[in-house]
Amino acid sequence: MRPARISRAQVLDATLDLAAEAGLGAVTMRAVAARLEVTPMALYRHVGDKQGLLDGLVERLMAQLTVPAAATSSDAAVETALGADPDWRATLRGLALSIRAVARRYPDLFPLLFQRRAVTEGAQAPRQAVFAALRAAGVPEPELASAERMLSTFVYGFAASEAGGRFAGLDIESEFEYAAKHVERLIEAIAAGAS
Amino acid sequence: MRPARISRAQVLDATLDLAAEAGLGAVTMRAVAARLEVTPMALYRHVGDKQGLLDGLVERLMAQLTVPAAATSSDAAVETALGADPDWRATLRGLALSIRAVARRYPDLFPLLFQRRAVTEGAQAPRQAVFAALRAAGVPEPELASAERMLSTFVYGFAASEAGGRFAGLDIESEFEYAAKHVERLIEAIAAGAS
DNA sequence: AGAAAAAGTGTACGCTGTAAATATACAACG
DNA sequence: CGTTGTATATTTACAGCGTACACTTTTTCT
Repeated sequence: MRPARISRAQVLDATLDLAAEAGLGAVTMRAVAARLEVTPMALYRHVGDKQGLLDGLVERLMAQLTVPAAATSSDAAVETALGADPDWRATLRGLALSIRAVARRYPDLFPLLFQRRAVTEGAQAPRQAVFAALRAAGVPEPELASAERMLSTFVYGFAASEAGGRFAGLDIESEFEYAAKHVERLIEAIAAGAS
Repeated sequence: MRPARISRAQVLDATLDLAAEAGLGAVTMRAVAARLEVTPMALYRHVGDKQGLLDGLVERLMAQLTVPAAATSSDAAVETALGADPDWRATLRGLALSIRAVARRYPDLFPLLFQRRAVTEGAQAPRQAVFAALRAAGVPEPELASAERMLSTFVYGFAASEAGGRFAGLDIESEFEYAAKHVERLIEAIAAGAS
C-alpha cells in the first residue's frame, strides 16, 4: 500500500501549533492541511472529521498534564503500603500548576476539556497521581473518589477562569496561593476525620 | 421612521429558545431570523454580529441566576450592621443550585460563561449575594473578595463539569452534597480565623 | 506482470457569517 | 396634503467552511 505522507500524530501536532499561534478560530481543515502541505481531504483518513480532530486535540492537551516526579517515582500500591509520598502538598500543587500552564498556553482550547467527558476518560495518569497524593494525605479510602472529584473540579475551574480572563486585573498567583492554602487545610480536615 | 418589527430582547429570547431546543450548533443567524420571521440581516441592527448575539446570550444566562429570597430581603449594609442573614448556608446553596440549573438547561452554552470575562462583569447581583452571605458567615472583610472568588470558581467549575458530562454515571446530588458540606466547613474555618 | 488496497487529490455542494446597495414605512414639517 | 428624513428590513452577493464522492497515485503481495 501507498506510504502515508502524514500520520494522525503529525496532524494533531500541526493542529496544536496552529491553535497556539492563531487560536481555535484559525483551526480549519484547510488551514491544518496547508500546514502539512496536503489537501484538506487527506486529513479525514487520520482524524475522521472535524470533531475527531478536536477530540484528538483534547487528548494532546491532557498528555501535556505532566505528573510531578514525586508522584511517579513509585506506584500507588507501594506508596499506600509505606504511607509514602511525604510531600503530597507539593505533588498536588505541581499538578495544579501544570494544568494552569496548559490553560494559559491554549486559552480558548481549554473549555473543550469540560465537554465530551474528555477529562475523566482521558488523563488517567494525573488522576491516579491525585489519588495517591490524597491517600498519602490520609484521606479515607471510601471518600477518595469524591475528594478527588472535588479537588479536580476546583482546579479545572480555576484554570478555565484564568484562561478565560475571569481573573483579569488580579494578582493571579496570590489568588492561587490563597485557594491552595485553604484547599490544603480542607484536605487535612478530611484526613483528620471530618465525616 | 419605520416601526421595528423585532427588538434586541426578542432576538435574544428567540436565540435562547433555539439554543435550549437544538443546542448551540443550531444557533445560526439564519435560524434565529427564521424563528422571528425576519431576514437574517435584520438581526445585525440589534445585536451587531454573531459574537454580539452570543454575548447577549451570556447576559441572558446570567440574568437567570436567581438570587434566593434570603439574600434579597435586605441590602448588604443593613445585613452587616445587624449581622443578619442567619442562614448564609441556605443562601449559598440556593445560589449554587441556581447556577447548576442554568448549566443543565443550556449545557453547551455554559462554557461561554468562562469566556469573554463575562462572568465578572455581568452577574453582579449573585456576586453581591455571595458577599453578603460570606460576611454573614463571619469571613473577615479583607479576604472577602478572595473567598468569594474561590467559592464562585468552584461552583462554576462544578456546574460546567455537570453540564459537560464529566460527572456522568455518578450520583451528582450526593457529589454536590459532599462538596457543599466541606465548602461550608472551609468557610467556617476562615471565619474562625484561619489566616 | 498484475491485483489489491491504502493514501492522497479534485471537484462539487450546501451551509455559514456578513458587506453593500436597495426598498419600506412611518414621523415631522412646510 | 405632499415632501423629506430616517430608522428598519430586504435583497443580493461573496468568500470561507466542512465534507461527500469519484478519481488517481503509490506501494506490497501474489
